Amino acid sequence: MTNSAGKTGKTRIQREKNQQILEAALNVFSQFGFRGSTIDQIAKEAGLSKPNLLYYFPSKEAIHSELLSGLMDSWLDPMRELNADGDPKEEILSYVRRKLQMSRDFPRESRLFANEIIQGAPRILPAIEGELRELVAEKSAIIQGWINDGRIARLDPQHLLFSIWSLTQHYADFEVQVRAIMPADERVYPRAETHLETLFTRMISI
Amino acid sequence: MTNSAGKTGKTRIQREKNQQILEAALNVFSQFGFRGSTIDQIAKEAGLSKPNLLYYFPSKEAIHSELLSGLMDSWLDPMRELNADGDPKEEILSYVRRKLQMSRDFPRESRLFANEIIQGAPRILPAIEGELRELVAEKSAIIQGWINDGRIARLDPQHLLFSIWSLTQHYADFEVQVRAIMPADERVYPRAETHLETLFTRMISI
DNA sequence: ATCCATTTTGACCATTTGGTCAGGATCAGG
DNA sequence: CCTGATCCTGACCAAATGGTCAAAATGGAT
Repeated sequence: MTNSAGKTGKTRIQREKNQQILEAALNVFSQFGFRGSTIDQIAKEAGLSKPNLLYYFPSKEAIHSELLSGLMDSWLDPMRELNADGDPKEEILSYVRRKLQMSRDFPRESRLFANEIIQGAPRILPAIEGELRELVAEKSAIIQGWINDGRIARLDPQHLLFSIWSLTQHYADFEVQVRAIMPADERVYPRAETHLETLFTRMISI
Repeated sequence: MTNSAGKTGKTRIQREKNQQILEAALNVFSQFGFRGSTIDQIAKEAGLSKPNLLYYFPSKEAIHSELLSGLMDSWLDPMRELNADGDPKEEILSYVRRKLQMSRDFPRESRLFANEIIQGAPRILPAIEGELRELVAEKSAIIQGWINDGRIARLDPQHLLFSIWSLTQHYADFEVQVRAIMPADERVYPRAETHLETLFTRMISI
């Protein structure tokens, strides 16, 4: 995860501690949500005293918002790559694979977002209504174009995108449930990938 | 939502207040999670003083756990109805429709579960590893049977079930996001239903 | 080794939070 | 309309929480 934040600061110590704090905050916030998390908890997880942590960030709010905004960009990257000029099937399947990889490699980040959105997205609604909405409009148009050209089957482009998010993020957000149901030794992600490839292939094939 | 809880208690007032409290707690817990919610907040939402609320429930924990356990059963009902003797396609699509209806009619309940699971399911892991796991095993076997009989296309039954949960619950859990992206006047659920019918029809058709 | 900026800490504070309790208000049956 | 059971409240408490501050400790360039 490109942590655009946490790299700021001029001194060595500033960079290190900043990083530690954001890492710890990600652990805590992604599990308990903003209101359910405490500064003490984050400080402890980061190996700092509370006043020391507050030397680097002015408030709990500031840490959370730094995390979220630092994340917003890289979160949308997989969708940005969806290319109108590529092969429709390969474009869509690649997007699904990239998104599933993110769930596998950055589940905490996924849960941070999930928490935020379940709580009504108080801090990122503007970004959703702006940036994301626009991106969805753009990519939906591309997909609609493929449909009109008869290159993939008829479907609702917006809901197709929702489905991609839903299916891939599920493996991160509901990780505990998935693991509790699957046999303990089973490697979840390889099967998930095969499953989703099958699903979307059948969905878009003419 | 069958609120098996909240109907207990002998006096009229007990039944009423119990109901009010659980209703209010559902609002609060589903939005902020267990740790992010406060008794005061629930009491206020229920129109009671805090000590008065604590007259009916001994602790915050008790309210939460009553809500969750009261919900667990009705939450699994749609899956229980999946019947080995029915028509495979109709059985699966009916399940999807029932589940989507639940998202539409009981989004708070869905978010309550989502919150709980994201947080590592500390209070319901036993139920997941027991009841739910067993139910999944049973229904997976049915689906595998249909595959073996050549009545639906080859697929991973467990991941098919995950996909059904994921896709339907998404509309409740990420409601804010969906609404922020869709045109304001658009009726989300009718299109969602059509979309999911299409998706699962293509997925299972031979 | 010195010196200034950076970093860290303990002590502190106001508010919030989960929860208790004794006594007063209200209800429902006789 | 009396009475015991049920219900409700204000006052209270200890712990947790978000945050401040002055002073001590440390880092690093010279």
